[in-house]
Amino acid sequence: MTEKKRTIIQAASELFASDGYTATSTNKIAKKAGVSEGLVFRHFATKEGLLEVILKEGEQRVKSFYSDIVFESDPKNVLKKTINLPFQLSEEDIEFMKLQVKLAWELNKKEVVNLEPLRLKLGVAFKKLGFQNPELETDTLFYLIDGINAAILQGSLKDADSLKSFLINKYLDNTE
Amino acid sequence: MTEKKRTIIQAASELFASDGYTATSTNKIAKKAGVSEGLVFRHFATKEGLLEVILKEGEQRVKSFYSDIVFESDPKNVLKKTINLPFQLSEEDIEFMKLQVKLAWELNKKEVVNLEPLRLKLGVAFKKLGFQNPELETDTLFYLIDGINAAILQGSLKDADSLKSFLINKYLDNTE
Amino acid sequence: MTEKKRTIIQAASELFASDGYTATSTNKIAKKAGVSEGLVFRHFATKEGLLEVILKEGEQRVKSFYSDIVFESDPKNVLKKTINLPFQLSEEDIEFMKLQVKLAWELNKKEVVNLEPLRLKLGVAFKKLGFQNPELETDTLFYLIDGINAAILQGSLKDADSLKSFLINKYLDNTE
Amino acid sequence: MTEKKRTIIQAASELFASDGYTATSTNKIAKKAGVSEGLVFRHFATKEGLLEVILKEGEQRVKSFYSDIVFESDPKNVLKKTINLPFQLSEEDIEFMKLQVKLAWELNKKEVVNLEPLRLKLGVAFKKLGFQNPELETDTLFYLIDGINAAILQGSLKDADSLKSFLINKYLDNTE
DNA sequence: GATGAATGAGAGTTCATTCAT
DNA sequence: TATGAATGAACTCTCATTCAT
Repeated sequence: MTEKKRTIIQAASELFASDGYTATSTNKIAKKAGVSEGLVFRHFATKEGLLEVILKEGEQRVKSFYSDIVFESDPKNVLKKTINLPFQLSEEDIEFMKLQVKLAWELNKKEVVNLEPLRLKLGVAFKKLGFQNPELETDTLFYLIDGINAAILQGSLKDADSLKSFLINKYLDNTE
Repeated sequence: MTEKKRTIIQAASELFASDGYTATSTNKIAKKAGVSEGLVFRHFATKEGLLEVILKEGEQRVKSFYSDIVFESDPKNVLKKTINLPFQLSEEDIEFMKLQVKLAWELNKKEVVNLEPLRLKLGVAFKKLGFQNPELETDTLFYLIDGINAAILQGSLKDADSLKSFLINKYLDNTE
Repeated sequence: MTEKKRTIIQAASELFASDGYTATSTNKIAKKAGVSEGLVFRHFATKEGLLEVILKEGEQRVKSFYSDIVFESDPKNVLKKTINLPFQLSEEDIEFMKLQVKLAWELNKKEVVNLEPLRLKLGVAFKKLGFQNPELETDTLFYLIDGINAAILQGSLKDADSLKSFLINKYLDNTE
Repeated sequence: MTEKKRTIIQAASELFASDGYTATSTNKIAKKAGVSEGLVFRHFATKEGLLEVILKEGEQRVKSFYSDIVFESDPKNVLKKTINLPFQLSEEDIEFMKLQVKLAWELNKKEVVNLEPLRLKLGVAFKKLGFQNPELETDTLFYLIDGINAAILQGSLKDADSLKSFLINKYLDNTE
């Protein structure tokens, strides 16, 4: 991959994240990347082709967020790491996630990544820890984290640390 | 408001909900509404003007979803009604909410409606019911309901009833 | 049909005739017609749509060239009128035919108009006049006229009158 | 001339013949030839340069079609060979001629090759054979052959053999 | 000789918007 | 109120061509 190709992907990602896919013109992308507009099409054939490359790369990155949990064996740590998920995002991660979620809404895609493995893992963890209804606990935790995530991405979450401790306590304290 | 004006609003709402604001052309709106493109501008001046009317009307409607809770005095009912919120949405409500959330993401708006009154109400309820950390409980419930909402809007929530019962149990059982 | 729509058709016809379909840009057409480029697409949807309208109108006009012969009953007159065909073209007709032939070659179309009725008519005429092989005489006359036509369109035919008399003599003299 | 240069000429000829000069992009040519687009310009400087090479080579080849007749001394054979001209074209010849005619129409060129020598030859032959108006006979035969040629190139000539015999009879029978 | 990255101009087309009727 | 013709700017994409390697 040439340097300019990378620059285009970077510029497009930033613009898609801030303005959305449709509202971002290839002209704007090229200008931001400092290349000719033609080059965008030389490398990605269409604007949609560029989008797909970004989406594909994103999928990989999102997966890596979760992979640590899937290989965890201690059920308590599974819960802890899952709860930690939204709180440990770096500034750059947040920008990246914003892009993913924004595109998902714009393009009517449900989920960027198949979360079933993580779901199973959580189910097992809840069971091992003696929760009465592991499946519904899993769902609940998922939706909760999704909601927290959304708040973080929109910048409307304050006092993240308190919330994190609160949740870890809620889910783990009584089991220790 | 003339009949045609209503038709335009309706057509635009549906298109914005399915394709997004930017990706929907005034031409498509006019065709779907069965009116001339000129009429759209006669009534709303600009495409953005039309959007604002839709957004304003939406705000009213979203408020009505919550108003019932704000006037509830029994703390248990406050919790129960709050949890019920996402599960009682009709098909049409869902379509409407989808539009709201989709536009919020596309236009980088955090919240369509100021939820502070509801937040306060929930805080009081949690306190009355003896929860140790009412503020964080409120936040948590909010994020959870947000996450469930998102799942419902994206059509990825199955077995809603079990989840609802599970949550009502979780939040109310030990207090009864 | 609005006045501007006609102007566009006229401008496009002239440009297609001189430069060809592909080499003529919609921008050039609009400029020559003195209208905005957008209007071309408002009226004809695509450049190809504009072409089709021109082709369709052309078909009508070409038919009218031949219709006089089809309704002729005297076999000698049928021959005479057929031979006359290429020689009676006005300056404007020639421009028009040039467009038809040019587009036919560019677009790989064999014949703009179905000439079978004329073919039949000529066959009957040759038979009535005692020619030994009416079908092949018909074909031959057709190809000859086609060749003459091409020469006229390319401006390479000189002394048209002599050729016309010569041909009429050749085909009619010995039968009188 | 390197092998790749030949391939480019071949690919371009085929594409020009099927799609026309303007509608054929240098990108398509390079892809069909299996070479880089840059090489096209290394060898021919411009797209037009490539066209000229093809046209020049074509001229040579077209001349060769006629040269046999010009060196014929027997007037009957001159006529016979002239009539035979369009009927003896091989599949490949037809493809080649199609290119020539198509380009001639697209580029507004009248004749690819100077046919005056052939014209003179035919005039002499007609005179020797006692035709009353050799010049006009020559013109007529030329236009006829042109028309037949066009039909062959467009694939609309059927029963070529009958037509050929018919014409040879028409022009030579009464002289033997 | 040959490639492939890169460009700027221009292609066809869609857009939100205006205006006369 | 409502239409439909008309526009100019912007859109995605293709073009012939250049140049470093």
